[in-house]
Order: sequence, then structure tokens, then C-alpha cells
Amino acid sequence: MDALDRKIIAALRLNGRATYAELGRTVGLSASSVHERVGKLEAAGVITGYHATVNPSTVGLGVTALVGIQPTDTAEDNDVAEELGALPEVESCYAVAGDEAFVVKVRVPTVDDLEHTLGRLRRIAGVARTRTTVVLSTRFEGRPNNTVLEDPPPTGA
Amino acid sequence: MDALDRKIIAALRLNGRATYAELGRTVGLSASSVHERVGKLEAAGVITGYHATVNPSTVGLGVTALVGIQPTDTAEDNDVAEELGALPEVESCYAVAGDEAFVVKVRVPTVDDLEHTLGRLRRIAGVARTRTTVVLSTRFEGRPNNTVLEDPPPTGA
DNA sequence: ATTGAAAGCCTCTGGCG
DNA sequence: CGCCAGAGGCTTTCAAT
Repeated sequence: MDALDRKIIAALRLNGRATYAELGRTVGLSASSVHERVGKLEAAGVITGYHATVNPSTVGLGVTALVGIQPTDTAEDNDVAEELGALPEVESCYAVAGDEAFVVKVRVPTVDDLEHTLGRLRRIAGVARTRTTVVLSTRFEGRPNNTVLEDPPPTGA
Repeated sequence: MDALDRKIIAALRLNGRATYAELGRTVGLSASSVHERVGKLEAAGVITGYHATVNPSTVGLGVTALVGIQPTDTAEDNDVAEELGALPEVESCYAVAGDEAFVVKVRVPTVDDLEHTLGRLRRIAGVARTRTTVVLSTRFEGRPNNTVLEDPPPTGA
């Protein structure tokens, strides 16, 4: 991973539909070189995918909440995580330090659906309690931090 | 927004680099029709962008934390949010219900950087206290929930 | 690792149903 | 709205450096 790879990654984080030809013009390589580099970055698991981002409320997901999951004494974290993953309304799932085992981000159409989803979360084996923080507004989200890619890493990644 | 638009959106959430020709084959339209529909979805603010997703630790962002921001009595939420947005390591920022005004997701290279960032968060005018939850592992993140797009909405989006 | 060439596919516009 | 047609651009592979 050299500076050129980092520039390519930064460009693709900003515009995931950038063409290889465009990327090549941006970083000063031929399209075929960019093509090969991107393929290697994908194969190496650096680039994990490309996704359109959507305004959630326009697709009927206007309610967001952050839910802390307190486990029972005997809970198996991996089993709980798997069940959390089985619910499509759970968009993200982080295992965390503290009394809670996980914090998940939930997106649903309405507060009624939120109530329903929280019920399902509490019914998961190994879940003792949930603590819900309702999101009032999303100021920004998933902003790519490219500073670490633009500046050469001081000590190494 | 009809069922075809929803199918196109679902496909682009899964693969943001899908070509119009591919999308057309998937949904049963010509490439030019898909091209026009996608253009309208972008113009309408339904599709807000396309982004490569990257394994954060491979680009030197191995430490993630969720930080609750407790405001002072006199804090102006919008001013605080703006200052939070000025820090590139703050990837997401949600205004929330509860004693905290915001919950932010922070990504930094090391725990030393986290300490440094938390210091800067606390020094923002209007921030009284921070409460930090360190992420131990990301089980999954930003999963597109396409169920709401696949199933026709019962009452309407 | 990078490049240029070449065939095929895709984009994107304009015009027509 | 959707389709076709077409010129131009892009992708992808390959051999050479």
C-alpha cells in the first residue's frame, strides 16, 4: 500500500462510481494500472465493497435508535451477535467495553416498529436488558476520514 | 417511487458499481431507462452518493469509540454540532434524546489518539462532559436493510 | 509494476412511440 | 415513460517493458 493506493482509496470513498480512467487521471496512472491496483486492494480486503447511500427517510426508515444490549451472566456473545444480525432492522452491531455487551443501531419506519423491535431484542436469549437512545436527527454519518490517507502515515498503518 | 425504483435502489445499495446495463437486466428495463430513473433518484435526494467501503484497520483507523456528549446548560446544539463536524475523526454525529445532546462515532489510529480526541471534544464550547464507549469489535456495520424496498410498503412510505 | 493496444461493453444523449 | 440507435468513452485483457 503506497501513496498511490491511498489516493485511489480516498477517491473511491468520495465517489464509489469513479471510473478507472478518471482515477487514473486523478492519481497519474493509466486506467489499466488503476484497474490492477483496485483489484488487489479488493482481494486484500482493504476495499470491502461499494454501496449507494440513501436518505433513509425517503425509503421509509425515518426512525433511528441506538440500543445498548446488556447480557445475562451466562450469555455467549457470539450467539447474541448472531441473533442480532438476524434482524434486518439492526443496521450495525458493535461489541463494546462496559456493562453492555453490544451497542446496535436500529432503523425502522415508525416508533411503533421501534417498540416492536425492542421487544424482539429483549426476547433474544442472553439479553438481560436494553437501553435505548432515540436519534432525533442525524447531523452527519459515515463521513470518510481521508486525512489518514492524504497525509503519509508517520509511523505506519 | 415505484417498485422498479425500489429494486434499483436495493441493487445499488448492494453494489454501488453496478452498471446501468446490469441494473436494467436485473429489473427488466433498458439501460437508458435505468439511467434516467437513477438520475431522478439522485436529483430527488433519495440516492445521496456512492462510496467505497474500506476495512478501517487496513487504513490505520483501528480504534473506534462511541462518545456521548453532555452539553452545558447554555449550549447551542447547532454550534456544538458544527464543531464536532470540524474534527475529521468524528465519522458520524447523531442528536439524541436523553441527557446527552449527541452521540458521535470516532475513529482513530490508536488509543493515544483517542485520548487526544476526547480532550479536544471536551474543550469544545458547550460540552460539559463526555461518556466514552470503546468498541471492541465491529460485528457488522452499515448493512443495507432492503426488506422495506423488497416488500411493497403496506400503507405507504 | 506499468504501459499501450484492441475488442467489446457501457454511457449518455437525442429522437420517437 | 420507455425504447432504440449511435458516437464516444470505458473496461478488461494481454504482451512487452
